[in-house]
Amino acid sequence: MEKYKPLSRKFYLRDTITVSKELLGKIIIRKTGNKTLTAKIVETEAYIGEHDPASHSYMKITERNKIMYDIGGKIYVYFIYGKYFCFNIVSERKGIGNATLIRAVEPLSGIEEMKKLRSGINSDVELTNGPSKLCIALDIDKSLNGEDVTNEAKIYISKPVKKEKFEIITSKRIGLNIGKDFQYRFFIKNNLYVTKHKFNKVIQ
DNA sequence: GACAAGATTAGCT
DNA sequence: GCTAATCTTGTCT
Repeated sequence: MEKYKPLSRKFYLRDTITVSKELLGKIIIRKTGNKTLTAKIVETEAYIGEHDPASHSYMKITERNKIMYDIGGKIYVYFIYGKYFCFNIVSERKGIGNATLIRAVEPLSGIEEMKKLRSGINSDVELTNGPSKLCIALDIDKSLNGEDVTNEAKIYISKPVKKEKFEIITSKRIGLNIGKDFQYRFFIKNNLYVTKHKFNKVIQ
C-alpha cells in the first residue's frame, strides 16, 4: 500500500464546500487488525455550524460536536438511531464547526473482509451505499472519533493512483427535517454506489 | 433524573 | 412505500 499517501493538512483547511466536492474520487485507506481496506469516496454532504440548523455544530459547542470545531483533518464519528455510526471529516481551521459527511464509497480492495463485517450482505453495492453501511464495512466506530487522517495510522485519505474524470452532481441533502433546502450534497454522476434517492433524478 | 428526537437501515406489505 | 428498532445526546426540570 505504498502507493497511497495521506493528503496534507492544507487540503482540509479550505472552504468546507470545496473540501466536500474534492473528497469525491479520493481513496479511504482503513487499517484494521492486519487487514487493509480501501474504498473510493463517491458521495458527500457538507455541514456548516455557522448557519446550518441541520448541523450538530449549529451555533454552539457541546460534548458531542466539539471535535467538529477542531482543526481540519480530524474525524468526527457519531452514533445515531440506537444502532448506527456516521463518519465525517472535519474541515477548516480550529474554531470553525464544519465537517463533511461521507455518505457512500465504492469498495476497491479488502472486499471479502468488508463482506465479513457486513455479515449477511453479499451484494457489492449494498456493502457501502449508505453512511452507516460504509462505517460497518470499514470497521469505523466511535473509537475513531478525534483521529487524524493526515498521517498513516488507522485510517487516512489519499489521492487515487490514477486520476479519473467524472462529473459532480449537486443536490439537497438527504434524511433531514431541518436545513433541507441547502444544496450541500455532492456525488459522482452515474456511480453505482451513490445512495438511491429521488433527488438524483431531479438534478440529472 | 427524565424525556424526546435523530445526518439510518432492514424488512415487510 | 412504510415502519419498527434502539440508545446516545442535548435540553429541561
